[in-house]
Amino acid sequence: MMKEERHRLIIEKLNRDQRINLVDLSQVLDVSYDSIRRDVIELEDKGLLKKVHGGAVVNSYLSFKTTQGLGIANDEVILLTRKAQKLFEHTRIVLMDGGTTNFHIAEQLPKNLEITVITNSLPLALVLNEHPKIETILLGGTYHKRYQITLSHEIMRQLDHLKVDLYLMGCNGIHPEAGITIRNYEESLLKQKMVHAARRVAVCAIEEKLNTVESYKVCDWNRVDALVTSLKPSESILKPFRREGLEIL
Amino acid sequence: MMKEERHRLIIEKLNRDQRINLVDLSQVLDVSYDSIRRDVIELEDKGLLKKVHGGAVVNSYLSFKTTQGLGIANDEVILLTRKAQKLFEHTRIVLMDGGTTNFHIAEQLPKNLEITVITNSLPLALVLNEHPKIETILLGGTYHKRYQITLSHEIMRQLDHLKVDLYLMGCNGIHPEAGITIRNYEESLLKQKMVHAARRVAVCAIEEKLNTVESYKVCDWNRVDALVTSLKPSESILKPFRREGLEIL
DNA sequence: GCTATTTTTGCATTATTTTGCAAAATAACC
DNA sequence: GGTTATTTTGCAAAATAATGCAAAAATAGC
Repeated sequence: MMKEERHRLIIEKLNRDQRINLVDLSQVLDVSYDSIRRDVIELEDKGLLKKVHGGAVVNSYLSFKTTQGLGIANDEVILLTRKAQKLFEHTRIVLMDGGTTNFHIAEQLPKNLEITVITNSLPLALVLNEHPKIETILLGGTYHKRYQITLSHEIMRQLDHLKVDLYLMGCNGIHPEAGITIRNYEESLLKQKMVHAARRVAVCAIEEKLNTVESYKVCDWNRVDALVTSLKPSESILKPFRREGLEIL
Repeated sequence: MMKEERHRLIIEKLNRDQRINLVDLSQVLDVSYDSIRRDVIELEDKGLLKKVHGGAVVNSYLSFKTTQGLGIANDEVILLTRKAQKLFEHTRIVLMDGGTTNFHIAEQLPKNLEITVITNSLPLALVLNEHPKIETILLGGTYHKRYQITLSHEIMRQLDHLKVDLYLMGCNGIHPEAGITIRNYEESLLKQKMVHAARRVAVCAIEEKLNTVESYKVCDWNRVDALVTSLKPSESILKPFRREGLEIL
């Protein structure tokens, strides 16, 4: 039996049973325990399952409430959020603005993480209800119903006196030459302020945003420290983004 | 049975029953007491439950949302919200703070009403999504997970320079002599500022709050212009509240 | 077709994790 | 205070994981 065929069968069984056992699998598929184990390692690298002692479980085994608010996170977003967790190491105060990607990253944060999150996104603030140890600070201002964020000049001024460890920026357009762009003018100004207020800036984006350009520019790549996508950093589509000082996850 | 599978079952049972007993669990899942105990310790580390002597209970914040939410308006509240609509006549800018009563009043506002609502309540801001002509301004600050409102000194200062047509105050205690009282100190200060910032102040309360007193005082009746309840203004229970300058609806 | 190279596989060995048990310490209960 | 239940701790057995290695299989190049 070929490797790819096994992989397919493993994923199928996993989706049926929510979990698999390596010993059983090696008997059913009639290959050695080691082969199955290596299969599972490969599948985990692809983000298709989670390996545990004795077997493997589906990816979102212990993440329940993923369905509320801004819709269900698909496999791509799950993969991205998992990578994004690394950004929170050695970090105390994080600035996060709106967008579904940031929402899902916040949703998937470890329940016992002790940080302060500053945000202008209402859904994001609400989802952090589920994280008892995260202190949430909501930026005030005019509430934008469509994007469910607040915007105000007041905030822009307050950000002048703020310094945070990390800014997780949501955005619409990501382009090697054009930099980070967005659809709303007011928001672009706010994001510029947020970039200024942060020691590190990370952009998290799904694949479809790569190589797109929107109307209003936020900043160039020299202001960004990390780019997080669901792709492998070595993928050719990411090649144009590689440059000094930008970490690609 | 694998560890992760037990973890899932434990969480599932916990969400059903709100609490679990370690001895029962070890029998149901057919593993030793020690294993269950270690499972529960791990789950607590992840912040997914709270360990107590002999078992575990759901994490307080996690349970809050499911059990309490902001609920559905019952008949009494519907009656109250209908009366409260009258307050919005000849009014352009309204200050509304948290609480279920205010939430339901906002929810029931006419869809074509053109006003500006200033609030520190996240659920209230979100429910106004359904009112296209209402402009919402959200007050920023530290987000209080339990009450789902923001609190901050910054806001207190900003309120000094603000003048609104109407302040719809939510509260816990309503008493003819003790005045308006509330459970949280910080919130009481904020409410005092809001009273100052308003040309008119209205208190909306369900019957069970009448004649109760809480820890922190907001203001006396001389600062309040209208009291809205679900009762008829002529009801005897409302008699002690009648006074010069207070309209009872 | 044949050889060289790479990939895959199975096995043995050595770590690591998980599990259940029992004794001692601690907390709850009457 | 005494009793019971629960938690903690250390430990050893069992299960599983990781690693290195060599044989087998697949692939590519000629």
